[in-house]
Amino acid sequence: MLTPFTQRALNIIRNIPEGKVLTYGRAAALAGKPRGARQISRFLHSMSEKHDLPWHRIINSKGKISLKQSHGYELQKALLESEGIKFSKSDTIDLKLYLAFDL
DNA sequence: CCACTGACTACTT
DNA sequence: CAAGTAGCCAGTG
Repeated sequence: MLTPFTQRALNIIRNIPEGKVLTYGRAAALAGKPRGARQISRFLHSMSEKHDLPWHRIINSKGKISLKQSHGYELQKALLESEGIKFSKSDTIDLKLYLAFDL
């Protein structure tokens, strides 16, 4: 059984427009738990495939990918780039431009 | 129910 | 700016 928070978070993530991203913290906040960032990552980990979640659109508060180089980092980066998102020199995404639901 | 874990965040050095 | 620390909260055993 999932909490309402989890369900809202899932719904929000599923609604991220292409070419946009959301940080764990923002997604959690929109779902009603400003401190539930860690849960977001858990959901993606266990249900990304089943729920058709665009897990690659979720990044950390610094605008960077949290995965490790040999653990999906490059895959996520490639997926984001294919949606039109540009990375800076340090593989950083400009949240001002790409953060969803933040305007 | 208690303990542990984690794709986090904010604060402090 | 990088590294360390504490707080957070739901899922899992």
